[in-house]
Amino acid sequence: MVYVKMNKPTSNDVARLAGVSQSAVSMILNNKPNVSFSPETIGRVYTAARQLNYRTKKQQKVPMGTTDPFIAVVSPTMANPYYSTLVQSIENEAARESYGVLVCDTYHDPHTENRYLSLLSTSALHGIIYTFMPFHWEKVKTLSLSVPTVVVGDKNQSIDIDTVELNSTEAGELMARHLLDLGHKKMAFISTPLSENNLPRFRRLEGVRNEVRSTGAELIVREADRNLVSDKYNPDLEYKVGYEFAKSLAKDSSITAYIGVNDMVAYGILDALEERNVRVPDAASVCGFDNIFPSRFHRVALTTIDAFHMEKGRDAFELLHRKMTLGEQNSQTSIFRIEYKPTLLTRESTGPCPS
DNA sequence: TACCTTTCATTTAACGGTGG
DNA sequence: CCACCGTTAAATGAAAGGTA
Repeated sequence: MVYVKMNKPTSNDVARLAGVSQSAVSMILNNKPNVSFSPETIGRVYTAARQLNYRTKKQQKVPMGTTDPFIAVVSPTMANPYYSTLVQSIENEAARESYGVLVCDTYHDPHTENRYLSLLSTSALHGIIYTFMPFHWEKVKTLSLSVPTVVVGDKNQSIDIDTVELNSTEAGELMARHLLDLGHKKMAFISTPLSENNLPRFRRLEGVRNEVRSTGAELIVREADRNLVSDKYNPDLEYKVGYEFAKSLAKDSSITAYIGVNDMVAYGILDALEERNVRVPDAASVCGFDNIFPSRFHRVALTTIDAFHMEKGRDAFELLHRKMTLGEQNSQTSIFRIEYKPTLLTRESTGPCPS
């Protein structure tokens, strides 16, 4: 009679599966800064640990309440419905497959992001979805070797991670084309800080510029000061940026169209214009990006670019789920990209240029 | 239960291969 | 040669198991 004992996995089992020594496993899983290991090795160890359901001693001491696996979603802010809606759609999909979801809000702050990235290096975690382009790209890439990873972001060729993306340049072009077709000759683009770290904002402006350039139209760009954003916990920052800039720009009645870098900024613009007695869309048109859910409400009725929240969330989780269940066999070699074509949603906030 | 044994985990120090 | 990556070996701890 042969007994197949279902022994609890030991660090030795992990070591054998990962093809390294036992002490290496211990050092890697306990984040020892002592010796250095290549990201590939670290990845193999984490993957092996996850496959065997191995827990380090510290993890054994604080057992997780449930045996359900969970994933993390890293998001820059929950104040903007774009992200909260996206996170919810991911949660819905995850729940369908019995995955728990842990949401990490970075407040657009590199330090907060870094703290979370450090927390997330644990073999107990089954996957990570970023709803934006993280600051600490190198760290994210390293982490992606040990944990399945998907990024919901902007088109970026240099990335070698699975992505779900929307072409922001195209979105900007689409929006500008819409306004030009309506006969607008002078328009303003209002944005929160445009940095290399926030590609979508940059690309939206770029798209607008591309389209305006060949025509005789004039484009005024207003960008919030980066220092102004130091108050990172301010939830209505985007709204305020739109509000303040539009309030001063409204003195110039020759500006007949305003583009907010996203819907939240556009809301601020709408309020400022109303305060200045500039009627929308008769005297000026306003539009945004993302199509967050309040934008369809009757009193707002904002013309915007659809961001496909539900679809992106669904696809992001599906990609992740595929990697998680497939194991690592193919995950290293194949990179998936899902791209959505931006779609213009014309509502009541835009109209023909007044004569 | 009290005591001893075994097993596994963690940590440190020192060693060795390898590629620029 | 040196920096990097990983190993071996050994000591210490901590928990689990066995037994009277």
